[in-house]
Amino acid sequence: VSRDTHAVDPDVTAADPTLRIGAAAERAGVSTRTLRYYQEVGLLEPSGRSPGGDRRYSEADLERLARILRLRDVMGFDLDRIRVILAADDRILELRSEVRAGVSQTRRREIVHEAIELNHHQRELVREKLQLLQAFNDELEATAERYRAKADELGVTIVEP
Amino acid sequence: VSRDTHAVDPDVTAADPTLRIGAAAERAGVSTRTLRYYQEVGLLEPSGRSPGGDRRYSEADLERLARILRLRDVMGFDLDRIRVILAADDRILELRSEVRAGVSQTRRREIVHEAIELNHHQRELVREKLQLLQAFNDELEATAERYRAKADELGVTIVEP
DNA sequence: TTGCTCCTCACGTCACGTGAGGTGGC
DNA sequence: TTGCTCCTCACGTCACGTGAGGTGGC
Repeated sequence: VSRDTHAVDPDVTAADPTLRIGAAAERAGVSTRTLRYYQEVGLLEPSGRSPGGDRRYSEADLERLARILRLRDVMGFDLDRIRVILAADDRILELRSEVRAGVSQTRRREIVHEAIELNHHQRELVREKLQLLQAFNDELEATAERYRAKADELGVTIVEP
Repeated sequence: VSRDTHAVDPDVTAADPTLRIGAAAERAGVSTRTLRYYQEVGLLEPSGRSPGGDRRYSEADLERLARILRLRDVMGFDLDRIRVILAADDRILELRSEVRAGVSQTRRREIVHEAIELNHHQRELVREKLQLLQAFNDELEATAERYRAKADELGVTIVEP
């Protein structure tokens, strides 16, 4: 396998705004292994390769990656569920380009309707998660309150901000 | 290995309020394998065994399990981090029993102080997670708002409750 | 030549899932 | 005997981590 000619700048040349895997991984805060794995399982295909065979990640790729990581870390979804959600995202992009290409008023209404449904479904999932976290937080707050009362009773100066 | 005598009731007898692994797992919504694994890695030791060798889970065990599962599912912690938090919990219980056994006013103040610190640390972690989720939710809400505007523009009847 | 980043295997790990084969009382 | 739940191995899986061995341009 012949290699890349990263001539001027090691990461980005004036002609090529894409990132190599190392820079992309660093920007996203993951390992290069994670990026290769996401490609292996078909979650995130780098939009190109350099002549030398190096993966090239575009800004759009990085946005998709950020979305994957939020779904993974914040929502705690496994990659199969994330794949489903990304499919919905892709569907939205598809509808958007359909609209841009020019389409009937009726069709536009249908499209907006579908987009609203997809968005609504995702918000439901986030809302459920938020409620669980809120409940957990409330529990801890209640415990904190009990401690504060105890501290007050004992005349302890409360150090907490 | 000789086996258990689950004489009257398959799960709970009048004399023994503990649960066998199957019932405990069902109540907690996990598999029996998960319970055996948590024992294997030292996260949750069943408080007893029946003469036949069956694991016996008490109410206290189930509470500890529920705590583990919330830390796992809501906070997304791995078992090593959960182990650390449980150690703090155990420390609180220790302090509490120390107080119950009777202890000086000065010592009680120290104990309340330590308990407040442990609780504060846990609330910090939850607060971080909550902020991430809130940001994610806000993003989805903003998208929803854009869709609503589009729908309004197109004269689509909004179906969302 | 040395240092750097990239490449493709490929084995290791964590948190379990999933049988395999066997036991003990209704 | 059949059905049920339990037991202990033990191999499989998901989402990567971590070298192993090699390439290509400063």
